[in-house]
Amino acid sequence: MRKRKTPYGLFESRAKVAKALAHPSRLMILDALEEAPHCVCELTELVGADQSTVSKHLSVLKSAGLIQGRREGSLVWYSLSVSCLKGFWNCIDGVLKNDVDVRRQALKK
Amino acid sequence: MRKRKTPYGLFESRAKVAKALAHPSRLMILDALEEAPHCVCELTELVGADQSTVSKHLSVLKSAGLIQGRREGSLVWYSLSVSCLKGFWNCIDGVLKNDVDVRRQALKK
DNA sequence: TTCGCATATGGCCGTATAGCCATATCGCCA
DNA sequence: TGGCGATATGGCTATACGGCCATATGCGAA
Repeated sequence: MRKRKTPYGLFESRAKVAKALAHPSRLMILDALEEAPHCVCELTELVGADQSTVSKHLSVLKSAGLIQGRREGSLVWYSLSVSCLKGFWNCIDGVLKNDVDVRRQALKK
Repeated sequence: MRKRKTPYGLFESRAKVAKALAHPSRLMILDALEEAPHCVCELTELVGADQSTVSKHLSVLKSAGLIQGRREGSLVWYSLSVSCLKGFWNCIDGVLKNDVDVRRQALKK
């Protein structure tokens, strides 16, 4: 096996981003932000959890570098910082769609 | 806020994929598999953890639909099932690079 | 079939995460 | 400045995850 060239630290950084993506509520938030910026109150209503919970989710997404917040009066408007999510999920969703078939094939062996 | 059209189940499926990506060792494994298929023994050496630990990591990746295993004799060769990871991380790594600057900007306000 | 290597699984423990409630902070406005 | 709505943070508990060891399973060779 060839010597690995990628430093371990990079995998840790990436893992942090992936962790931020690893929750349905946060993915729902990101999905909403694809459309337009939203304030915390809107996102709280969307997710349907406690406001403090949503605030923590946003904090996770922000510290992962995926979103940014901009205060305007008493509201904070969050928006996406990255453009690659949509394309990524398109690809992944395709894999998920094929998943049933793949498993069926795997069972045949 | 416009009514959400994406079903919650999809976010849960995506979250499962993201969870699978949310560990440096698993990312290291995926990175190695970009290059070529590898057997468990090779990946165990690469990761530097217990064989049982690596096997569990592989199981997580497999059930997320990201890799597939193919037994050949007593070895099992794992390979990627998806092609979108490389591009995704390219984009994300870019964000991570800018992260320092972004934070510096954020502090200025 | 029996042994031995490669891989998978079960069990256990320590740590991390999500959730809520309570409360602190921030900005506006009177 | 004091009060109020919006957002963030601290504290707590329950659950999930990662790690290892021990052990089970799969497969080829003798």
